[in-house]
Amino acid sequence: MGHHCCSKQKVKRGLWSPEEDEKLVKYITTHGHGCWSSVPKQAGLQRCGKSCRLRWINYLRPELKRGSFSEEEERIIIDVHRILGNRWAQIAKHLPGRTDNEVKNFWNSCIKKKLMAQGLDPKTHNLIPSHQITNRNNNASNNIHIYQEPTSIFSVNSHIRDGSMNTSPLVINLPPPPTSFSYGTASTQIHTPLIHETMTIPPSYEYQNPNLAWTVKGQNSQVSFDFASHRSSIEIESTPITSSPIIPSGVGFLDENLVWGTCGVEPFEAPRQEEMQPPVLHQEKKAQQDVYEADFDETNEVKGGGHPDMHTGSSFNSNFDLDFMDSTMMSCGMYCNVSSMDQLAWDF
DNA sequence: AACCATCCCAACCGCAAATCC
DNA sequence: GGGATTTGCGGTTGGGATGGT
Repeated sequence: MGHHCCSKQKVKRGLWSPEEDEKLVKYITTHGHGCWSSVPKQAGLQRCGKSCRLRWINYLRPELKRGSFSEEEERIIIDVHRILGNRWAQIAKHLPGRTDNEVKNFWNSCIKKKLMAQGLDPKTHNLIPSHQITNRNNNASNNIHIYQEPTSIFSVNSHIRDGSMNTSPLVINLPPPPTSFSYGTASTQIHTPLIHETMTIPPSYEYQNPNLAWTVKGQNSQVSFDFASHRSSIEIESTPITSSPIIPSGVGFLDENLVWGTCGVEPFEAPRQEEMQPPVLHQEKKAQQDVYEADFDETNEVKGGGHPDMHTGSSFNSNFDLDFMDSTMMSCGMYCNVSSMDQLAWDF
C-alpha cells in the first residue's frame, strides 16, 4: 500500500543504498526539495516522496549532528520532556542538529530506562511511590541526580488563550509563600505580570530562601537579582529575538500549551544553583549586549559598577518578550522603581 | 558454531493539520 | 468553500547488530 504521492508507482522500500543517498543529496543540493512528491521522479529515485523527505530530514541534511548524545543534550531532553511530554519535534528544536526521530529513539532506548532505574515514571517524571524509600537511600549514598521536582512550584487554572481575557481572569496559584525574606531588605512587588492577560498574584510576595534569585529574561533585557550574593545585573540586548526558546530551569508551570519557565519568582535550593544556568539564547543574539552589573555590600551601598541610573529614586522601564517552548510569544512590560536601594518594586 | 533473546534505530504507517487548487 | 494533495508528527515495526548460552 503506497501513499497518495506514489500510489501509482512501484516504489522501493527499506534501507537506502549509498547510490540512492547520493542521488537524493545531489538533487536537493542543486534544486532544493520543492514539492516532495515530485522529488523522486526528478531525482531518478524509485521511492515515494515521503520516504525521500524522511531520508533527507533524518539522515542526509548537512546540518545534522551525528554521534551519541552528550550529557547536556540528555539533560535538555529530560527537562523539556517533563514539560512537553512526547512532543519529539518540539523537543528536538532545543537540540540543534538532532531530529525528532533521533530524540524519540534515544528516549525509548536509553533515557526511559534510566529514569525507571531511578524509580521515576518516565511519563510523569514523578517518583513512583513504591520506589520512594529506596530511591532516597540511593540518592543519599550515590548522589544520583533526580531531575524531577515532585511538583511544580506554580500551577495554573487557565482557559484563556484568546481575546476574551477580561471575562475570566487567569489565576496563578503560587506555592505556599515563605513567611519572610532573610535578606530582610529587599522585597518584590508583583502585580498583573503579563499585559496580555489578567493574572492575579499576591501583590506582595516574599521569600525566605537565602539562595533566592529570580530572573526575567526577554527580548530587550534581563534583570536578575541574586539576593544571596547581593548582586544585581541588568542586561540590555539590542538585537531582537524572533525565536529563541527558553528552557525552564527545572520549575515552572504548564497549562495547555504554555510554559513559564524562567519568568517568575523562583526559589531554588543551593545544590541546584549550578544547574540554574540562565536560559540559553542563541549565540549570535548574545553578541550585542550592554551589561550593567552592580555589587552591593551588606548595607546595600553600591560597591562598584552598576547601571548609571540605578540609585535611590530611579526607575527602570523595560519591555520584553517571552518566547515559550511551544513557540508562543508573549510581550511583557516591567517597571522597576528603586525607592531605596533595598526596596525594589517591580510592576509587570 | 549455532541458536536464541534482546537491543537499537532507520524507516514505515496512519492520522491530522496545512496548503493548494 | 471544499475536496485533493502535501507536509509534519508520533507511534510502531522490522531487521541488523550484539550478547548470552
